[in-house]
Amino acid sequence: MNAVAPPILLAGPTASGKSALALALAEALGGAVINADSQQVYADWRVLSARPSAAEEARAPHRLYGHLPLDAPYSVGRWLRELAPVLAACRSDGLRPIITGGTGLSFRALTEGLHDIPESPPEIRSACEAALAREGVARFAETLAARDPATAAEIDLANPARLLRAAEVLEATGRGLAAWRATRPEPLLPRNDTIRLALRPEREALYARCDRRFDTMIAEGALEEVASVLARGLPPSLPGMKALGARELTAHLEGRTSLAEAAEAARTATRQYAKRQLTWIRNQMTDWTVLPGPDPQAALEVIAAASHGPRT
RNA sequence: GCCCGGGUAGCUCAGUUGGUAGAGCAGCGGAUUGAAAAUCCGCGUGUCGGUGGUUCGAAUCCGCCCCCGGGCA
Repeated sequence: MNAVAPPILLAGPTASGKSALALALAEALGGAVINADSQQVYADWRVLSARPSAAEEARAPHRLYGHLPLDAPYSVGRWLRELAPVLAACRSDGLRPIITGGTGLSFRALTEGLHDIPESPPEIRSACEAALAREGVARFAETLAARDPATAAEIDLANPARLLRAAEVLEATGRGLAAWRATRPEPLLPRNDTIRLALRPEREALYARCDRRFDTMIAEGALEEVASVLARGLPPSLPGMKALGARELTAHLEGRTSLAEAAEAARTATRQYAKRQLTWIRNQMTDWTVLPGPDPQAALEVIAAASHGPRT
């Protein structure tokens, strides 16, 4: 029997060259490059999210890139729901999925499953945000712990993002997050049905690439891109407004900093993000095959070996 | 040349009446299951410009020297 070639998951920090590698793999293997990045889904961020160019997209099928307006709500859950039909289509079209991105959480949710919690209405989220802003983290956490001790015991009570999520789920569904998480979810793509590659470049070289990457973005019109987004007057709390450099370039466009200061701050933010990604890869992706660099030949060898031998 | 002001962590700066120093940022380590390019937690990394003196004890007081601003000539 001819087993279906397993989908390839390609993770790596920002500016590690993973997009180019994914494209090379897609060309070599007859695959489709599928986005697993939270910012590259937005149409408005071509430069700032370093999305593949039209020329690159012409070389192999690309999915889930730049297909959403900036004010679209987005989340790991939405990504998985979008991904399911994409994977099904790849299967029927004989395209090998090459899922690439820098978001560790997305890959974890993909291979470990995500609980089927209904989306919370935006009113509930904003009400929770208002309550948190009003009460402060400590009191908000106390309130949550009183209403939902099981969840409070599981989450980081000093982390406002976690508190908001817990409160929002409780409010919207009447069940605590811990209760929702009690059952084991079915993964869309079980880990053992995939080939998992993680780029883990050397730190100094990666930081240098981060710095260069931002300078290239400026040269390619990042400032103009941010200016046209600003003109739309979107709330900065939208997930799509979190692209690295957006806040810093906004500060410059609003006259609060020089361009040089904004660029330096954006480069720093990019390096800090790359560092967090390296931390995730190092400590969370322990069963992934580590690649030191985006060399297609080396990656293809790993894939060939994994595709034939027993998969673990 | 003279008069001010300054020289303390990688950077910007605190430092009480003398008891060998601490914040923010940067950096490093970690967490991470629907905002994740988000969010949070932990860690101080130092010839206190140099040198001589006073003192039990000097970043702190005194002398001299060096460096950086500003002003006057």
